[in-house]
Amino acid sequence: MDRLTATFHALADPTRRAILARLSSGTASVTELTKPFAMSMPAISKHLKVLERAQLITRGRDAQLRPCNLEGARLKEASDWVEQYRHIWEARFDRLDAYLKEIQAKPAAARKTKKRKP
Amino acid sequence: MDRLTATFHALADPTRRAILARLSSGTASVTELTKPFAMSMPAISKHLKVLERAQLITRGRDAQLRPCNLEGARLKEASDWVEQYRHIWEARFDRLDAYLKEIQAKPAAARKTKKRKP
DNA sequence: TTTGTATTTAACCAATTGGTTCAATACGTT
DNA sequence: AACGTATTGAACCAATTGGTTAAATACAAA
Repeated sequence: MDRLTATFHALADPTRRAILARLSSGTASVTELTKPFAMSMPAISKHLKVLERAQLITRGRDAQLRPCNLEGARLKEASDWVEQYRHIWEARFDRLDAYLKEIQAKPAAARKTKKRKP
Repeated sequence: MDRLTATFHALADPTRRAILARLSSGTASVTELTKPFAMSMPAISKHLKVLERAQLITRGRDAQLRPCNLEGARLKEASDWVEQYRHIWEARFDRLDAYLKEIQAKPAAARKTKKRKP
């Protein structure tokens, strides 16, 4: 599985996104991460493994605890990929903008030339 | 499935991402979209259904053709979500920047106060 | 009306997912 | 050494995924 696929796959789950949200305010143990969810600890452990495989988090050691940390690199890659398409979601406004400029600049008669098959 | 989950799930596949890339340069039929892939048309049709359910594409009608169009709205949502974490992938440089400023501003002796348990 | 082209649906398959429970491991404390 | 806490692993399950092939549908052209 390539990196972008692994990243998007890891992000395609609300539990995992909530875990990342929690980690954005600092390190947390598996137990801490489990608390907000109506879910067993092994279930969270599996989600963490997915996030770790995708390199969205790293894990340390502190006695029995396995503290999790958010990593930015893969999020940046995802951001860069999506940004490629920025012109797509801005195009709508570009076209609207162009239209507004057009009706402001030209008199009504001039605009009639736009009709199809005149 | 919530919208962000549907979006990221749809993006978590290289074939579907390639389809979006193709559509970013304009409308295409299912047959056109199938050509670049070593994959049957029904397989592509399924991918398109996933993309359509996620509202990443819309589809029209032109005789027997079902032309596909890229839609920006959900990509923007994904972008907005990821941008929340921008400070995470920029933090590394922030800290490096802070460190560089520090060693530039302070003499070596002053920095020694940073030692643990002095 | 037949034929050809574009696309979807149906039925199937192996692999993966997201959850469970119970057992095993790892470590600190008593 | 025994106990308690934190975490992972193993075995299991139902649902979903990503692909296949073959059949059905929709429309245009002859």
